[in-house]
Amino acid sequence: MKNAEHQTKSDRTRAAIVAAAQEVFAAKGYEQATVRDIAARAAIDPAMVIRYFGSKDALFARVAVFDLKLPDLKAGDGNRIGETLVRHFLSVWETDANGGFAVLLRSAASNEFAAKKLRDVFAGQVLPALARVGGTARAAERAGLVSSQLLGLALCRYVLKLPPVVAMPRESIIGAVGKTIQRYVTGR
Amino acid sequence: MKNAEHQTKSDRTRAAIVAAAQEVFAAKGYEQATVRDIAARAAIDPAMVIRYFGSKDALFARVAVFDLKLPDLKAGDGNRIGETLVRHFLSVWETDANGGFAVLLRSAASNEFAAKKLRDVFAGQVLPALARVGGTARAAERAGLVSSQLLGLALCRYVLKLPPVVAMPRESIIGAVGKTIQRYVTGR
DNA sequence: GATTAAAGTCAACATACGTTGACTAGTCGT
DNA sequence: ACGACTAGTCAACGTATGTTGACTTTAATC
Repeated sequence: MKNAEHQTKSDRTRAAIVAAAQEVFAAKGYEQATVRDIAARAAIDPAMVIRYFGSKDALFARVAVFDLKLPDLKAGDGNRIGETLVRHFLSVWETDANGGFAVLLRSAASNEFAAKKLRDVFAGQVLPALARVGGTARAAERAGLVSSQLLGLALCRYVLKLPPVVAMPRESIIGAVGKTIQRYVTGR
Repeated sequence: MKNAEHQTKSDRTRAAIVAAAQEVFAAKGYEQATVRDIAARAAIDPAMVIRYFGSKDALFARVAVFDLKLPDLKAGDGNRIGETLVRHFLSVWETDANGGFAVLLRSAASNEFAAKKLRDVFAGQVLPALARVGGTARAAERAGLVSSQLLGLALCRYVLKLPPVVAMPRESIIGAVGKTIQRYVTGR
C-alpha cells in the first residue's frame, strides 16, 4: 500500500540521513565529516548514504541549501533596519532547523563549492533585500559591508566561539551591531 | 666548515618547507593541505617534511604562529583609532610575510587547534591593546565586537572572495569599517 | 683520497576514505 | 503461501593520507 500521504520506511531513513548529515557537516565541515560518521549518527550502514543520495557531494548539495527568509525591510521602521536585520540573523542562526547556514560557513573556508554557495546566498538574498532600501547607489558595497559584519559575528560567536562574543547577551549584540548595520545600510 | 653566520644546506631546505607550508596551508586549510602537496611545492621528498619537522601537526604549529604587531593605540589621535586599526589590519593581511593569519583563518573553521590559536591571538594581542584605550569597562565585549568586524572583513575579502568586498578600494574600506571600529572601541 | 656524517631518495606500511556489488531479510500484492 | 520488490547488510575495491626505515648520494673532515 503505497500512499503519497503516509511516509514510507525509506522516507524516514532519508530524513534521518539528512538530519544526521546536517549535524555532522555543521560540526566538522565538509571535508572533515565522513560518510561513515553520518551513517553512524543515523544508525544505518554507510552504503545506504550512497544508495539514497548517490555520493557525498550530492548529499552535501542537498543539505547546504537554505533560505535566509529576509523580511521586507521597506515595511518596518526605517530607523530600525539594522536592529531588525541583526535580530533576524541571530534567530535564523540559532534555529536548528536551518543548520544549513552553519554547514556552509564551516565548510566555505576550505571548500570552494560551499564558498560559491555562500556567494550565491549573498547575491540572491542579501543584496536584493538591501538594494530595496537606501537607494541603489553602491548597493553592492553596502551589502558587502553588512555581510562582513554579520558573517564575522557568526564566525566569532558560533564557529570560533570567542568567549566574550559567546557570552554577550542577545540584546547587547542587537544594540551594538545593529547600529553598525544601520549605518552600512543607510549610508551614514 | 660549519659556520653560524652562513646558512647550511639544511637551513635552506627548512626555509623552503616553511614557505611552501605557509602557501599551501593558507590556500587549502590544515586538513586539506597534504604533506605531499607541501613537499611538491618545495621540490623535495615528502619524507623530508617529516624528517625536518617530525609531523604534519608540528609543521602546522610552526607555521601557524604570527604577530599582529598592533601599534600603541594610545600614542596617536584618539579619534582615529578605528581608522588606524583597519589600515594596520589590511596591511598585515596583505603582507605575504605574515601568511600565518590566512593559515589560521582558513583552518580555524574545521580545526580546533587552529581555532584555539586564533582565540589566543585575540586574548593575547587584541584584547590587551584595546583595553588600554576607552577604559577597561567591558573591554572584552568591545574587543569581541572589533574582532567580529575585522575577521568578518578578512573572511569576505580574502577567503570567500565576495565580489563587492574584493572590489572595494582600500581607502573606502578604511573609511567605512574604520568608523565602526572607532565606535566599538570608544563605545559611542 | 679515505672515512664519516649529513642530506636526500625510494618503496612500503598502516590506516581511513568514498564507493561498489553481491548477498540477505523483510514487506507487500495476489 | 508464494513471488516480487524494497530495504538493509557485509565485505571488499581502489585510492590517498601520514609516517617509517632502509638505502644511496653528497659533502665535510682528517
